[in-house]
Amino acid sequence: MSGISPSGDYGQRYPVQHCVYLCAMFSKTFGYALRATTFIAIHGKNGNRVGLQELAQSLDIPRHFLGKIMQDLVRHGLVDSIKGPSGGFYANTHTASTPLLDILKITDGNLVFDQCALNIKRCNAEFPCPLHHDFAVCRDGMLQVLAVKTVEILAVEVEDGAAFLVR
Amino acid sequence: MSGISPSGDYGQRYPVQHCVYLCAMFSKTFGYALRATTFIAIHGKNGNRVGLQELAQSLDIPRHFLGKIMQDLVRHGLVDSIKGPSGGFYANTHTASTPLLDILKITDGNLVFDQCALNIKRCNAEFPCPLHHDFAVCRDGMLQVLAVKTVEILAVEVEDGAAFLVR
DNA sequence: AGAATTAAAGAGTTTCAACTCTTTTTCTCC
DNA sequence: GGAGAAAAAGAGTTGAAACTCTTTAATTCT
Repeated sequence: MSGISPSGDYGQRYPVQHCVYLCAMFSKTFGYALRATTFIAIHGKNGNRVGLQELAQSLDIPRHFLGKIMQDLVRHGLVDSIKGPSGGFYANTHTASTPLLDILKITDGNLVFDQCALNIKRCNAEFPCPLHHDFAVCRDGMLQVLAVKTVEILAVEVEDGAAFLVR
Repeated sequence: MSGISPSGDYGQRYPVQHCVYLCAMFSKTFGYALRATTFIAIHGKNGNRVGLQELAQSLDIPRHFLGKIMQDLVRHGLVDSIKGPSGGFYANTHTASTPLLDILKITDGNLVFDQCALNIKRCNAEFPCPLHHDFAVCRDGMLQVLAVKTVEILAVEVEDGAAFLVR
C-alpha cells in the first residue's frame, strides 16, 4: 500500500520514529523584535546607542526588514531612538520591564485566538474540537511564560551566558 | 508616551489584560485533513462511501481544496477512494489506527523543527535561545499527543458527542 | 456502447508574511 | 548653514499557503 513519508516513497506502513514536525507558534517578526529588544536592553543603556546596522549585523537579521520592525517598537514606546550621526536605538524606562507578551501583541497583532488548532470556527470548552483541550494546555502554558517573563529576565540570562540571541 | 495596542492608539502604557494571541501551530491543511479523515472513519465504513461534495459540505471546507488534500491522503493509503457514480472516499484497514502525527507529516511535510521559537539558526540544549526550554516543553507535549492519539480515538470522541468536527 | 457521475489531475489566482529598495526627515558636527 | 549620517517612511518584490477553475480518467447504470 502506501507509506506516509511525504516525499514520494509510497512504500509500506512504517512505525512513527522520533522526530519533530511542529510549526513555529510565532511569526519571524516576533523573534526578530524580541531579540532586538533584548539586545538593546543589554547594549543600549547608560547613554549607549545601537545603530540599525550594528543591530542587524549582530543579530543576523535582514537590515531593512529590521528597520521596519524597530519603527514599530519605537512607536509603541518599547525602546527609544534618535536620528542623525551617532543616533540609534536605546533602552528607556519601559524596555527592561516589558513582558514578552507585549512584544507579541505588537508584532503578531490582535489575533484573538478563538480559533482552535484545527481552525474550526467556534471551538470552546463547551463545543470543543478533538484537540481543544490538549492544545489549550500547550498554548496556555506558553502564554503564561510570555506574560511572566520580561525583557530583563532574558537580558540577564544572555549576559550570564545561559542563553543566546544569535547562532 | 506610547501604548501597545497594535491598531493605531498610541496612548499610554497599559496593563496586560487576559487575552490569547498565539498563532496556530499547524497549517489549515492539517486541520482539514484531520477532520476529513475522522469523518470518513466514522461515516465511510461498512461499505459506505463519502463523496467529496458531502465531505466538504459537512465539514465546511472549500470543496476543490479539500479535493487536493484527499488525493494526497489516498495516495498515502490513509483512506481509499473510488470514482464514478456512488463513488467516494471510505475507510480502509489503516484509517482508524493512524496516529495524528502521520497526518501532520503528510500535510505539513518534513519540516524538521530544529529551528526554535525565535528562529535562531542553531538553537539547542547547549546553546539555547532564551525561550528554548519553555517552548520545548510546549512543543514536545503537543508532539506526544499527536504521536499517541489516533484517528479512532477522535472518532469515538466525536461519536460520543464529546468533541466536534464542525462549527 | 453511451450518458452520467465522481475522483484525479493540472493550471491558475489570491493573499499575506517576509524581505528589499528608494526617498524623506531629523540630527550632529564642522 | 551646509554636509553627512542615521532613523522614518513608503512603495515594491518574492515565495508559499490557501483557494478556485477546468479538464481528464475511471466507474456505474441504462
